[in-house]
Amino acid sequence: MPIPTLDAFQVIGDPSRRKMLMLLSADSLTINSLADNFDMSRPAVSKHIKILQTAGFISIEDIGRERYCSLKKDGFEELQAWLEYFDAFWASKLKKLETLLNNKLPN
Amino acid sequence: MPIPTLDAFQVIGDPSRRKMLMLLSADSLTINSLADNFDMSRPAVSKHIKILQTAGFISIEDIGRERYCSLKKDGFEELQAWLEYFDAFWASKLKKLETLLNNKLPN
DNA sequence: TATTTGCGTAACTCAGAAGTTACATATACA
DNA sequence: TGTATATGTAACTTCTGAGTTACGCAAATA
Repeated sequence: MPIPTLDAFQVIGDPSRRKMLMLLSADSLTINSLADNFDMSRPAVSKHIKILQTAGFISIEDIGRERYCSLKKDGFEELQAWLEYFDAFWASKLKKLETLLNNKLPN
Repeated sequence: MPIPTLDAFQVIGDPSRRKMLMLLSADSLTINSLADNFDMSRPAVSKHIKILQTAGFISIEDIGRERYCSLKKDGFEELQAWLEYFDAFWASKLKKLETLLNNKLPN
């Protein structure tokens, strides 16, 4: 069976999960304190957190019966790499335009 | 009713749509020539294209009965802005670590 | 003009994802 | 030890969205 790795893009496609990441950018939070910021039930938040963890967006440290979530770089890097590919596209497009202009106006 | 603007993150959450963007990074393509690269039906591709266009990832130029798709920056910029926010997070985290280390080892 | 080609849309099916409630478990506290 | 707290999980419901087929229309072509 394939390792159940998650699609980073699909994972951040969910607005609730993005909001969770935003909240965690301000502070490390437990599942419950995270859930306070949402309308959904705590188990729903718990599931989202598991997804975010599996996809490498957060790490979790167990302290007693609490679980502290904090941001983790891995997940973000995958997105970054993808965007950088297209950055290169725009850059090369700009370069082609330059060349074109230079050839059209060789004065 | 709310303006049917699309969530850029949700839009690129779909692997097929990301593949379309990749294909368009190599060349401008018509709907049909795009569809050749996929297992799904042409109407399915057509829908994806409409979504990508609405979200600002591509622009479409009608030439006769054909529609040429090419990449458009707008959609990407929204993603970039989001990632940059978290870039700042990592940067500030690094800075805090530096400060911490400097205080702990003030020799 | 008749036919083919390139495409959009409507109506439908279906799977998956996100939510729920109910329950189980482990830790902290009285 | 008994209770409250923090959490995970299973089972279920519901809804969205991605796919399909069938159809219509405009442009190209014979």
